[in-house]
Amino acid sequence: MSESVQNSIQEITPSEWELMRIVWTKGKIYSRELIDLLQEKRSWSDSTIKTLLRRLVQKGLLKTEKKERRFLYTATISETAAMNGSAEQLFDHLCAMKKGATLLNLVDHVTLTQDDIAQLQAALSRKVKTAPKQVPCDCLPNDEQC
Amino acid sequence: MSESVQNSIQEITPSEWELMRIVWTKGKIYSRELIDLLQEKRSWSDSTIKTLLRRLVQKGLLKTEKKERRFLYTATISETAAMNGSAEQLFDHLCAMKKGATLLNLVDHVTLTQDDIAQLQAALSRKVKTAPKQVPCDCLPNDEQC
DNA sequence: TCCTAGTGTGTACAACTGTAAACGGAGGGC
DNA sequence: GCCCTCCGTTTACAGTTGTACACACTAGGA
Repeated sequence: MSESVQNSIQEITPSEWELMRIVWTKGKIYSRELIDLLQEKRSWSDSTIKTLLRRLVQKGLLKTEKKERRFLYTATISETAAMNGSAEQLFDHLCAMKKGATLLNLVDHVTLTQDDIAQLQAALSRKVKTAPKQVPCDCLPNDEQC
Repeated sequence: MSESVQNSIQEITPSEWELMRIVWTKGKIYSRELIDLLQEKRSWSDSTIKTLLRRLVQKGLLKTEKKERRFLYTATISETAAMNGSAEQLFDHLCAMKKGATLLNLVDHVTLTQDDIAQLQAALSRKVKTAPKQVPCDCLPNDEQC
């Protein structure tokens, strides 16, 4: 079901997200088109974007396919996997006790569709059956609570 | 003049999270105690931790108070603010259309208490009244959808 | 055939991160 | 008074990220 992650994907930097999102949306794309699209949002030089592309290939997040003179770039992981992986990575840094509060803040601030909300509600109903009364803080090596 | 909190907090690196969590939990702490606590989880040298402390002070995430020979370190932002800020920063990188799915994945994977779930459910019920049918993708400069 | 425009590669360089050794000043024990 | 220990400061160094210039190669037009 939910595309959970095989524990920590490559770290994706903010600039890299911008390229990746375009690649994911287009599926396959030539560097030229990507550069043009990106330059409508960011004033990065061609060079900068080419460097970022190269690094993403090195990192294994993009792969290339030679078409005549040029390369077609495609992502090697799905957008969903990347999003879930990054979100989980972030949550790994948070105090276990306070993850709920952070989630609540996100729910308050993110724009959600009717359908998103319905799915979240369903998930919560399922989850409530086995949810604990409380979750201990895991910030310190001993069991001191915060 | 303090406290002009700009919309995004200082970036906190993974290593820095580890120190910050201890500081938040203890409120005020001497470097010695912090180092001892941290070394029960990470095998970092004293030096490494002292460097991280110094950088956190430079970044303005920690402040110091001189007590005799030593410094007491305290956080300048609340843990909640840091968590919410970081989570929001991450979500800023995601396709607007798919934020809901990412949230759903988190809800599925994070351990939540009964109370967390109740609060989330309340927030969702509130939100459903004004939620849109759909949220458009914002990955590309034109309105092409993914 | 030769130049040109388009695409990828090499190189650069400053800032930030992870990691840590070495140094310097001060208070406490001898 | 002297040295040791504790704690903060300096310095170091490799790897990553942001940003970009310059170069090399090739297909197609002049």
